[in-house]
Amino acid sequence: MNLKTLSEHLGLSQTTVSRALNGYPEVSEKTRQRVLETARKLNYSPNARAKGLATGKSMAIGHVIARSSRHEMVNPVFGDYTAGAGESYSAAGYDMLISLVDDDSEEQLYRAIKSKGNVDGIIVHSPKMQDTRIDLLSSLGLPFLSHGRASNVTRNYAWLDVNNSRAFQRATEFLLDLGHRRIALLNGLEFLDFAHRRRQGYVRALVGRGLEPDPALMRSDEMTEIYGYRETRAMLEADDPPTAVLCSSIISAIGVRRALSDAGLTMGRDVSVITYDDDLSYMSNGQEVPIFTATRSSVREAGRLSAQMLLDMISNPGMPLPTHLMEADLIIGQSTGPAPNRP
Amino acid sequence: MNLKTLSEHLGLSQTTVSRALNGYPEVSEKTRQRVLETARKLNYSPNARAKGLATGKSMAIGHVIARSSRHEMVNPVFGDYTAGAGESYSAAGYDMLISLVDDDSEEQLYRAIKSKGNVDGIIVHSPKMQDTRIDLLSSLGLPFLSHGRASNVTRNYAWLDVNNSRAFQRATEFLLDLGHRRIALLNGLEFLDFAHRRRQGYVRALVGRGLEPDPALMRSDEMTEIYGYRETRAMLEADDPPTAVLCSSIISAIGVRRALSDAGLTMGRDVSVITYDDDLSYMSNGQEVPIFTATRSSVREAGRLSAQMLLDMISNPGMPLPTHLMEADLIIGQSTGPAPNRP
DNA sequence: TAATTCATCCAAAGCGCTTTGATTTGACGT
DNA sequence: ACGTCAAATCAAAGCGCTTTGGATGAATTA
Repeated sequence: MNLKTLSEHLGLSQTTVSRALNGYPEVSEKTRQRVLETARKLNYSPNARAKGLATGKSMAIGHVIARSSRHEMVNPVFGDYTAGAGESYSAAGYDMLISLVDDDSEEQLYRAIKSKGNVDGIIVHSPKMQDTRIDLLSSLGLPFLSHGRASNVTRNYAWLDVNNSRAFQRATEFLLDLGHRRIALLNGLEFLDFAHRRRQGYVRALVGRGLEPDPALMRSDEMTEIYGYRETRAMLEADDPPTAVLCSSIISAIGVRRALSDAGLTMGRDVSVITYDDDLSYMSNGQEVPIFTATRSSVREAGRLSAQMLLDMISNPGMPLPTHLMEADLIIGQSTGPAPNRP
Repeated sequence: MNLKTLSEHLGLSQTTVSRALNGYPEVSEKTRQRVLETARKLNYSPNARAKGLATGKSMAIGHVIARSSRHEMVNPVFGDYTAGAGESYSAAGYDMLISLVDDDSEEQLYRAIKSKGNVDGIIVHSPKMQDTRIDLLSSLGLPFLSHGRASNVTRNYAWLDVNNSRAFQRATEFLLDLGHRRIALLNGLEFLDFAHRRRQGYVRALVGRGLEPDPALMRSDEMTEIYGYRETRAMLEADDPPTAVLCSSIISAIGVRRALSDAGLTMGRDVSVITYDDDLSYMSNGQEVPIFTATRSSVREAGRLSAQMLLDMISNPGMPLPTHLMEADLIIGQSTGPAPNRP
């Protein structure tokens, strides 16, 4: 069923039918109703490719997932972020187009995306500190929004981010207030901007209290469960172990908890733990009382918001580039307590 | 940069340039090289919409994520499955188009997808026992493959599934062999086909040993961490608590472990646990020795395979509909041991 | 030399839609 | 009765590509 046969059915021209369907005023209300009804009856919906070709829009937003050979992990946050973004998209009649790409051919992909024209905009994920994609996309003139900032990029661009440094500074200060002095940081990969900022916040809090950050207590890797386990275990076995751990992901925090439990230690009494909590739907941090004391910010909400911002950019091209900084809540759970007195 | 300007640059017709780019033989090798080179130099890549309109293909596969108002959870498996499928797609030059939809308007969406024509095929996720989507899609004539079977659907359709009943039967028998008689089942939502089959396997094993399944030990819900915690805790507090738990997801198994630990019980000694393990990249089940004894099947591999199967269907439309049953490995970890002697 | 083949290349139609620039129709004022 | 104007409709061009059905020479054959 296409426009031509539909309009023949109706005894109208394609022009009129098209206008009736798209809500133009130059068509009488009576015929509009008639068109809408038969369109529904015949299960007509316009061919997206043809429509896109004619209008120059494709009603889809691209998400590029860079896959490096070294880092095989799928970001556990991906699902919730996608669900959030998808809500905004589907409300606006947009689809989400995902392409996987090896990270060495990423630049080429963006150029291709631009000229293939199958998306109207792009979300940039997990920016690095100096992320070349931002300059590239700016120069391509394809609307984009970055989920996370890139510290060393000076030009203007649209972004949505969480105040990661503030969150980690507050969390660290909270532990310091509880008397902790040996505070470990289990960070994500620090060439990623968010991890860099978290570390900054952590260091700032320590230095603010006259403490020297100890490299032996600062770890950085992909935020898996195993990572939390392995590094916690290693630090507990070393000299002068930490009395508190600041962790970049609830997934890793679960590994931390396992390591503590294996070592016969009680979380919240012997060792305190604070984790960043993305509020993942399948991994909610306890019920009434949170398990982990945490800096919490919903990544699903971030998805919803960032998608909406990008859609707004696309529909109002003249506007200044939007930015949005979300603050993470510091929520108190059962995993923190006063620093134990060392023997 | 479009075909027209490119061909003007080259002093050739659009026909010849198009043929050169698409590898047709009616063009001399010399001009083909010249075309390819200038195309690269000028960063030309064909407009996907126009190409799609001309060829009738869109080089994209649709994934429909049904969102019900009741079940807010994002399937934690989604990311890894997507990554696997994405590998197959990107190798074949396909994109993945995701649309979120309220599950009450799902049927309408499939019709729209068909006539909008922006995908060449569809992956059906999480089929229910009697899944109407399969009949609908068959009648629409849009190639599709179901990730998971639908028990009560009799017609032929393409699917890839894990032998869930076999996996859970084996796991249950393994526990029975260890002397366990009170074995709890923490299942997923049982209107979903995979969960139904798992339960079948569990029941079959019990009945095979002359045991009566106890409804008090069989739970079913979304497979969150909290779910594992809550139900384990409840069962431990009830009369005649289980000595073993069979769990449908490693996420929930972590909740089970937490509940055991809260109750002062040791996993693997006081209570045994077996979990289904999707081999999620951020949640690998231990290193050398697995934490949990598990029935393991990689969902990422399932994604890769199912995408490949669908692509094959699309390129060879005549072939019989492919099906593939993956067997889960039963891997022994530290979470199982002989049934304790009750006081 | 003329006829035939073959390798290259090209003009134009067509994919299904939107949109521009008419054209038709009917109501209205004079 | 006639011209005017707004409302309603339409024909055709154009979006950027593929593909059909030639056209053009050069090389080969008779």
